[in-house]
Amino acid sequence: MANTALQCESCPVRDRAACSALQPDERGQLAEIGRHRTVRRGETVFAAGDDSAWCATLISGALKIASYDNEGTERIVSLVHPAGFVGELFAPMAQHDIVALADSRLCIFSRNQYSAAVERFPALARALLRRSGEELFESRALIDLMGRRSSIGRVAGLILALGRAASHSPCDVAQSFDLPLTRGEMAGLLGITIETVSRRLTELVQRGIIKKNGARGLEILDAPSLEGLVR
Amino acid sequence: MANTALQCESCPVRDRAACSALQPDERGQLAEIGRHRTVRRGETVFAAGDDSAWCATLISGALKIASYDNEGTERIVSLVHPAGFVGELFAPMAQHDIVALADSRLCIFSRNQYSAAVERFPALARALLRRSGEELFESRALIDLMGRRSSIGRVAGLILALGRAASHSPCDVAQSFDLPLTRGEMAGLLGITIETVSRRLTELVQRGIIKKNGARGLEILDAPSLEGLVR
DNA sequence: CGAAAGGTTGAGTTCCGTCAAGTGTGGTGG
DNA sequence: CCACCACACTTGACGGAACTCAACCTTTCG
Repeated sequence: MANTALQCESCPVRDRAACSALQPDERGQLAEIGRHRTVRRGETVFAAGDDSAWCATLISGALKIASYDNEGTERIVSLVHPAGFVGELFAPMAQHDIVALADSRLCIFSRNQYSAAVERFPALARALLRRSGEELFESRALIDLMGRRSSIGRVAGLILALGRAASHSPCDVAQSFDLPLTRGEMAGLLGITIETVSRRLTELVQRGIIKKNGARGLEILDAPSLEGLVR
Repeated sequence: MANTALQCESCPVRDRAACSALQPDERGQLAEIGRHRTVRRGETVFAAGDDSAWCATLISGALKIASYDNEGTERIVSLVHPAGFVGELFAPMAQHDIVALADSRLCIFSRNQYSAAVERFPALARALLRRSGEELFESRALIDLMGRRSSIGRVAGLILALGRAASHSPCDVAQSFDLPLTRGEMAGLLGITIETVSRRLTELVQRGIIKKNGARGLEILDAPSLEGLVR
């Protein structure tokens, strides 16, 4: 774990993260209580059961929020993209593990100090409220995906969601991108097995709807068909 | 739809809803822009595609937030209990239908006026942030439930969740309560079919874990077994 | 270069969805 | 008050989709 002081001026999410709602001097005050932290893929940022003394904004990379049942099966409840906020401001302890999907940079704060900033800066509370609403929306989109009966629909929906996350505007889907998830993580997200994910992906390839470039690279050849499988 | 002026003093959720964070005079100002509305079971409170000009706090009863695929299959993404808040403050239009599961009373506000109140009263923003966090938590609990491979685990988990909602403290589970959901709604929530829900319920009865009192009444005989099926 | 992790493919089995018939149950009107 | 109807729920038989187990292949990294 590496800590360095904040440099908001050059921050890639400076006008999308919650802190972007603040006035320059307010953001300066927030910057004083925050630190940068870098984590490697696979590293746990916060662990379930921790006293949740920290919270953070993701600057770059990607995170997963997950829990593990007693057989060790991973169940992912959310993905976090840059400008996303993680950590509980109200609950006494973290409910889920938060793990880096890729090498990532975060801006971390002590929960108490951040809470105090939320009290002091109403604009920060409103910005977090907005983010929280977006997270809830994402969360419901995932529920919608998992509610599908067919595995092909789930996989197709996930590809579209990941494509949307890869493009910078949330409306359109990147045509070619790298999957940020292993097959196991895709399975954990969709509530199916690794083997089924693999089989449905090869089915989509055989039907000419997608193309694989190596294990992680993916190209969408026929977006309308993909949409058709989801609805 | 019946509209009446607000009477916060006698409101059953006056110290749990978002507005409870306000000072008396602030709450008075909020009360002036709100109206009561009653809805019957099955009635749609807000419809998907609406311009989302309204938001509301649920006073009594219960709501579901759902969408419907092109075959008409219902997919429920959330249940709303008293003191819950519904409506989008930021998104331009409603994404889901919001339907009454039981006869319900709401306290409704114009979105614009409520937004203005959120700007004016920072405590309201923080209270909504807290609620939003709780909704997110519920939402993730549902994802966790839906991620289970076995239908028996899903049904068991749902019974425990409904039992927790029926008892007034969120920690312990009511031993005997009425299911607020039809089999079809339980199926829509869990991503399985009506028939499977029915079969798993009778299985639980045969194993002596629960007891049915009429179609809706339910008694938990062996809570530890139920917990065991979930984990 | 070799090991380990991640990914694919196949065969067999189980579980759930589908279709269909039948049994309550609550509400309305004769 | 009871008959009837609509709706919700249950149960059964069957087929197919997904899981399990196992072997094999590919990519990555020390």
